[in-house]
Amino acid sequence: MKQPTICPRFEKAISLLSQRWTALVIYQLLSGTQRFSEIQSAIGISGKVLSERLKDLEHQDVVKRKVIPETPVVIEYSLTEKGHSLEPILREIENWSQLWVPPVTE
Amino acid sequence: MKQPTICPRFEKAISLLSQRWTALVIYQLLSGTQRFSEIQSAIGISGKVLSERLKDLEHQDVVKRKVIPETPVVIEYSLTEKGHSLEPILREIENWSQLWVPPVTE
DNA sequence: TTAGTTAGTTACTTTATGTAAGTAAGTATA
DNA sequence: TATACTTACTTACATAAAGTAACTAACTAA
Repeated sequence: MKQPTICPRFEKAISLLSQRWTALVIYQLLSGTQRFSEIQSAIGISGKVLSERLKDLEHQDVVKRKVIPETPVVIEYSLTEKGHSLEPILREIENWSQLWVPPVTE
Repeated sequence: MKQPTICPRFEKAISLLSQRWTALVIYQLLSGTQRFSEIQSAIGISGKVLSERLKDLEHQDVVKRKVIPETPVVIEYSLTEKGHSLEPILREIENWSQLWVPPVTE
């Protein structure tokens, strides 16, 4: 069964944002350029999957990768213009979460 | 590695929305009450996963389920108030997709 | 020579999803 | 009476995605 009646551009956007970890990676980069290991420890993603996601996002022109040949090598990840354009969506989610997700009591 | 520094309520919201199919199911229900098979054919999801998602969403008070004892039985799914409160997020995504996702040429 | 750094990759396991067939409860048809 | 048809699922099995932990390249420092 494969006959969706939903707008394909919307679907594409959803398939980007609803891939596991992708939204969190972008959200994390909203606060500025970050390195591989920073993103990794901030959101608790495995190196394997983070590596995959960053490659995807680079290919989709959402994320920029910059190699700094220090020692040891440093790689900086940041958002492109397209990446930044996702901010309003993430802010809406942030806002919604404050209104509708019960605070965690631990 | 599990030491995220991201707001747990935001993370919860993301984990809801970035679960595969969930956003599409909610989006589909934004246009009104629908039956199992309508949702299924509109977004191209398998019966198995749709059934799982609708149960989850019911438990999270995002979706309402109403049994109509006709013959054969009809089950109507619709959004709760919490479900409707997600509309701005989905509209942002919709809007973004029109601006940033290239039109499909087929 | 051994240890330490960052940004990954590899092999293997567990979980999630897809596919297709089957089920319950009822009506209609032959 | 038996067979077929409906909706809304569930089940069994196969494939794809994600988690875990160990490993690598290239270089420095001890």
